[in-house]
Amino acid sequence: MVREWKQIADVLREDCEGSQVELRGWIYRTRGSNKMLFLVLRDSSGIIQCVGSRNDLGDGVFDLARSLMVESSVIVKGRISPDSRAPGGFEVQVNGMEVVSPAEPFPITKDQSEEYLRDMRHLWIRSRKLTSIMRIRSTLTGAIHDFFRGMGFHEFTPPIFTPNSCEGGSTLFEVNYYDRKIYLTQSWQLYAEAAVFALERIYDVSPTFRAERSKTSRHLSEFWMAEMESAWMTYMEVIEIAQEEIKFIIGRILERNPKDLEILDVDQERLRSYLEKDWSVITYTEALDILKDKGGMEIEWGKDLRTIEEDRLMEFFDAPLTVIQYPKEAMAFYKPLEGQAVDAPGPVAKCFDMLAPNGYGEIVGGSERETDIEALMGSLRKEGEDPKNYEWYMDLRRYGSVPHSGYGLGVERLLAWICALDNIKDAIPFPRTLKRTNP
RNA sequence: GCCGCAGUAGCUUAGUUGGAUAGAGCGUACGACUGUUAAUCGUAAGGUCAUCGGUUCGAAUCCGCUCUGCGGCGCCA
Repeated sequence: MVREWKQIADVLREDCEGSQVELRGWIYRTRGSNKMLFLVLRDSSGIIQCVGSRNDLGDGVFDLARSLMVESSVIVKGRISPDSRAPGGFEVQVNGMEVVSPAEPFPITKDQSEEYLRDMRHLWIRSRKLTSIMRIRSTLTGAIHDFFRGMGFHEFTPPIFTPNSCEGGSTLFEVNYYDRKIYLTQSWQLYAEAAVFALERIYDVSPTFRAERSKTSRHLSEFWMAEMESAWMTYMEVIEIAQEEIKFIIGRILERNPKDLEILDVDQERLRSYLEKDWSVITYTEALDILKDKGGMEIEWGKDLRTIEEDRLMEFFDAPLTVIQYPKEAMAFYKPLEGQAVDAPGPVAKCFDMLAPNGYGEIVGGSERETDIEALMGSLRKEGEDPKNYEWYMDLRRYGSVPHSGYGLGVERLLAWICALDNIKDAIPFPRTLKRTNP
């Protein structure tokens, strides 16, 4: 099917000069006088100024066009002409206009508060900022699929309703499931470990729900995780994949979304610099040393790193940093003991977190998975869980288990970091948080 | 779970040692204007100062409850 109209981005070009075009979109701005009218038209590809005079259009069309509210949908016909006074360098000399649907006064105007914009999210989503973010988000998730498929991984989709927890029961959303209790998934982990003995190398990009009572600019109740799990891989091998994956994503966004990055005022050179650097990997124990020697913070060995400590640590690194071998005690039950660690005063796990620079926090968390059934049972009991609830998971260790590792990447955290967003809530179209479920 | 902040026209807000008819900008309506850049100029409409209760001769202003939202910690991606 050939469309008879064009996208705005396709006519903002020298070779369109003088050509008669039809554009379809929404009124973005209106300005003008009694005889001269300037309408800025918006479509998904960009904006362009449309100019019309009363003389050329006639009273009927001119007055109709002049009465239009912002966000009215219109079909504009006209000739493309270069003009230094037009934003973007080109404008449309209008010679015909059809109103598809007039808009009521648009509630979002010049000054808006964060809160109001979130209430009006269904309309604010049309803004240049959010449109650019959503386009980059689309590139980002597409890049994840391309990256893993290119390496021979299979997409595996886990269930969203789950009977078990995995990251601790207190953060589960409970759902009434035919008068029984069931939960929204916190992680694909347990199911991925089942699938890995069939497909060996798998990945997914899927929604995750956590009822953490966190009210920060880095948390969502509903967010998307891009996870991978692979048989026969160690956690150190998986770290390299995580680094390559994120570099692949950044490269793809730089290649496909330069205009969107510009609209968001993102420093593209800074992004590009991440591609050339080697990203550091240090142990938890080394991290404590750095914090003590350079950061002036003394942390007792065995405590998990807190936000303030992670932020301080990242002041000494200019690319994502991977911290490995956290104390076993503080880790989830499925993360196994690292027997090879040399510098640690206590038992550590075969696990890692990747921290983003500039205070964006943990963007990846992963580990090797415990294969010893007795160790698993023990860790579960220690966390106060009943191993009976994990019977099928234990089966995975009874029938030909092999070493395997994986990680989860927070899609919104990564997007917020790449786009330098103030708040993670802008990294997802309709954020769900402790206090907000609307729109 | 702990700590903190905010709520005044559709939007952004001014206004607290308690004493106005609650003031403005944007938006909207009407009018002027043939090159505007979220144009400019004029006129107008638009408010039970989040709710409930208390103190007071008098409350947007002081106190308390509630509601709504926001941020920080902890936890996590």
